[in-house]
Amino acid sequence: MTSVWSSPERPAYPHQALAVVLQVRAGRLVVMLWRRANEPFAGAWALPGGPLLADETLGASVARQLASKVEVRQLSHLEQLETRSDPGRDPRGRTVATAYLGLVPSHLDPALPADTAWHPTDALPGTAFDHGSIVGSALGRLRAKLSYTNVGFALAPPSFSIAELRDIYVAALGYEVTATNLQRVLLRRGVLAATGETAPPGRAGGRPAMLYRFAAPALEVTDPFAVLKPPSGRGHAAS
Amino acid sequence: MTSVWSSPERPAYPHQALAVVLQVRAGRLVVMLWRRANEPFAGAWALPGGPLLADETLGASVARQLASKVEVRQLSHLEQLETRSDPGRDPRGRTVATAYLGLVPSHLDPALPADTAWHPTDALPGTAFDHGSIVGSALGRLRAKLSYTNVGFALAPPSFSIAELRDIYVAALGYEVTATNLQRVLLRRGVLAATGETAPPGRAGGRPAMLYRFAAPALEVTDPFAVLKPPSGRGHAAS
DNA sequence: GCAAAAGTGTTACAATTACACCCATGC
DNA sequence: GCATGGGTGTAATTGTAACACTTTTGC
Repeated sequence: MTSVWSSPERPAYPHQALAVVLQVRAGRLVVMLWRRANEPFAGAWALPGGPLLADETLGASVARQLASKVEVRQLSHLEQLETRSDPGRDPRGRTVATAYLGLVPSHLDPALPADTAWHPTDALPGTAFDHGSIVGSALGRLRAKLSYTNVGFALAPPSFSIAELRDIYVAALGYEVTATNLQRVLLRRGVLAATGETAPPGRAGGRPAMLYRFAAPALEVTDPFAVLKPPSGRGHAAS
Repeated sequence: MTSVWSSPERPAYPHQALAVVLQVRAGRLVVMLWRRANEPFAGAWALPGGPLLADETLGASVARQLASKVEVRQLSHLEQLETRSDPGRDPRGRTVATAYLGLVPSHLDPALPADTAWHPTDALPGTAFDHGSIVGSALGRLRAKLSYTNVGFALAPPSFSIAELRDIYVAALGYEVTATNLQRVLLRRGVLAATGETAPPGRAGGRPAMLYRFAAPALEVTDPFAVLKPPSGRGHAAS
């Protein structure tokens, strides 16, 4: 076989890179969507994204597409999610789309184009194509990883009190988490480190909160095996 | 925009579906590879796969490609892994490839074409393209899912003793697991169910083994939150 | 009876949740 | 001082690893 380029046996397809960019704002988990002006799905909200160009990887493509929405420097994490290939997913013709999950720390407020806005993930507007279900996949991925990795670093500001971090986790997970237990779990695993600084109390008083930061600036798996762990190599201590 | 088909702004690419088909045979985790006859990578071993056709999904494409290697009915599980898009991954020209993880139960021995064979995952031969690293991703995915889902069903025969299941887990995980603990964990979670049958002991004697089966025939998440579980809704019982 | 293999009982350990209590600050 | 918010101590619970022991068979 001399060429891999398009032929009846090897058709080619435009490929899109899509981004599900999530952030916690005002205690809610929100997703970045832009409003389509044209058909199909005119007026519906869609994920940012666009065509994969000839000499870029999908990761680079997503970053490039997002550059028109947010500064890429503001993205604290980007990972591949999944690839959608339903021939009917775009009524104009076949496209294949690979979705990425992007996270923005809660202290940033990127300027967005006029047609782009944040939407709460628990009350999505009408979405174009299969983008609503892609957002659902992204939420599942984020929630799972909050439990066994340190992804929280990507949603949190550089320095924070446990109460602030708790609010972020509650918004992202969608259920209550107590500050006490969150602190224990993350400190025990070495995911958090104290900065030595404290935050001044609010106008109602109260003890000043210690400030923490995430110990590692990139994704790590902190709880690799929930069960069926490798053997410890020693018996438990005899009495 | 009137067309999404190929244009300088919307280039199109041949898209491949690849399969990492894993099975436990003779106590080892093996992967199905075929030997390339032609350049590039002539003589190297590659993952089964081929072009995505015009009106099929990636999942259907993988199943179709695999049909020439194994009966698709023998695949007990198939899930999407990841998509590789490095422009240089194929020296002949750009292709995008989406890899799937496929599992075959250990009691089946599909007839394979002459150029296709099983290879132990802990001693891979020289592989073509980025296929070696894709196999690595697949192993990571399988090992993680053995811990928090019931994927084991896809590697095991319909009915088995705990000792047989233990051998499968050991081969797949790459470290020792005791039959006792495996049984406890899986029974507690309701992943296993007793069939009521027993297996006759070997020629050396021994107590007959009870036979079990997996309670659900499809993938389920059995341990969704290792930590940061949702609140129980009640305090612990007061004395 | 003895060896072999399977399964159960029990203990030890680890991690986490829940909750009471103490600490530090503003007013 | 007192309310408020933050943090620590501690008990209860759960789940799992480790290992001894019993059960059931072939020879």
